[in-house]
Amino acid sequence: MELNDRRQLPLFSIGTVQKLTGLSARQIRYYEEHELVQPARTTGKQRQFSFADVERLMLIRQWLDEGHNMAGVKRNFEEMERRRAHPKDTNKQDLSDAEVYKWLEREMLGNLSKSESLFQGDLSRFYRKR
DNA sequence: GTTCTGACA
DNA sequence: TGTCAGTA
Repeated sequence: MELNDRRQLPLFSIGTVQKLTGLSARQIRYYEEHELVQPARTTGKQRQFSFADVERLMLIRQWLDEGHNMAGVKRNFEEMERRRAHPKDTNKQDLSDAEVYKWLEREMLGNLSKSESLFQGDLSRFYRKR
């Protein structure tokens, strides 16, 4: 199995995703309604998010923090899709990963205000803003 | 205890 | 978006 395939594996419950993204369960479900993420479901109808889903949610979190609204977030994803379809038009191979790394870098360099930092002390204890 | 859907402010 | 209800 390849790395990109593993990124699609349904692994996390909504509770875990809340901690990883800092988003509330209400928001996560809301974004799913808008088809920004499409987590798998267990036979009991419980959502199962993949790394790919978590990454998309992190992007949504970032764009929202930057002041974008739902419409803006959707446009950003559409733009990502357009670029993915036309590799010739850009030097960047995968904007998705680039955005994720940008977010992680900003987090690691401590450029987020204390109240919005994803981490609280150590990596085992995430907490959410909003 | 956790998650789900629907609904109200 | 938070929160409450009634379930699974």
